[in-house]
Amino acid sequence: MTTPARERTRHEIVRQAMRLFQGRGYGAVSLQDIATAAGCSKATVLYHFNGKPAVLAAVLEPAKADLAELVAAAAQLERDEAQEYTIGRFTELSVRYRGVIDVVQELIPVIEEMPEFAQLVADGLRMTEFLAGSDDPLELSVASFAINGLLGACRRPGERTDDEMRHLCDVALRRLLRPN
Amino acid sequence: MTTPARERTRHEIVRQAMRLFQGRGYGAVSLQDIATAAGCSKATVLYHFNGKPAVLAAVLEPAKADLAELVAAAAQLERDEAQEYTIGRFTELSVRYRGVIDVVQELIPVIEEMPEFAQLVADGLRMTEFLAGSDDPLELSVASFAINGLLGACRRPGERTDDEMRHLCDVALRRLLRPN
DNA sequence: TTGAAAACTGGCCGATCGGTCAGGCAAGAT
DNA sequence: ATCTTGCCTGACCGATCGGCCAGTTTTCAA
Repeated sequence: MTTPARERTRHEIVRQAMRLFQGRGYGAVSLQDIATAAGCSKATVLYHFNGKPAVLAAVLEPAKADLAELVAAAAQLERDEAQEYTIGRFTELSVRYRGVIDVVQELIPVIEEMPEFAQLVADGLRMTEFLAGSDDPLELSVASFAINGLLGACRRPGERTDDEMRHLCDVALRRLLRPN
Repeated sequence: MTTPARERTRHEIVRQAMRLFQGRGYGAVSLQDIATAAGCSKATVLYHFNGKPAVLAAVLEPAKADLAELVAAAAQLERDEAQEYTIGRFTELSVRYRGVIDVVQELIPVIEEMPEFAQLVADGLRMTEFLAGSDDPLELSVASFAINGLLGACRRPGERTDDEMRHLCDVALRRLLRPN
């Protein structure tokens, strides 16, 4: 029992699209680039995905699901525990999805205009509130600052190992959000 | 004595280009967009500037000059004073050039490929070292983290006043780089 | 073995991109 | 009045973009 051709091709397209988006950014990658990298034709990409944004949605899907899970779990905790939980879990997800996150970074203005990503944007906002651990506007800004710093640190994947990434995220988030 | 037409047009093109780059990003803004906003034709833009990257260079020029000045001044200080000086001055420049910085954020991968921006990239690296205040790779990463966070905070110019920006940068940079 | 459904593709479309070029037009010098 | 110089433009170019469609190849159940 081998994987159906449908799933195999779809998966390869998503895999290559992620790799290319990560290296050059969504806008700078054409459907032809994705098709060539995936070993099929541009028409095949459009056969499996209803347009370029649909490819992006597929690339972002796993991270979006895990982020939703994070937010749902944090919502059931008290404020301090929610902050602590979010710091640790966000660090872990950042490492796991460092490539995907690099894509999101560049796309924040674009994504906010696409209704199919409304859930992702809303969850990102909720996570910011959990990270801030307070309603103070300054702390909310600092939390947003932290997210941006972390997104930037995910770039250039070859530059840092996963362990170094984890350590950096942990140190930076704690310094910013849990100052002594 | 009115400004010569040459300078007036050039200045307006740069002004509108900055505004558009800031809102939509370099790649998503066409020469036609800039020309329309500046009230001239696309050919006029290309008459004054030798291609689209030259427009970008003109937009980035003032910030590039001030960054070079910052680095030169910090280079003459002891390590601790250099870090302190860089924190304060970088905060100030971030507020002054928040629009320009927003443009740079998206362009880091692109700019590094353009030789005309080598100086800007090199100065940015030097500033990272001053911010880190140490040769420890972790602190260098934290400094880079801080810069990314700050660049992200410059986005959405209408969302924060200059004073709020200044305060946020100061708090965040100190928490990250001068932890107690 | 066969036939229908699924997977896939080459070729084409209109739009838009950055960039070029020949020439129009206003202004100051002669 | 004429000429030169600098500023500006419409028209056009080749390339490339996302997307579409008619038709071919592959797959697989009956």
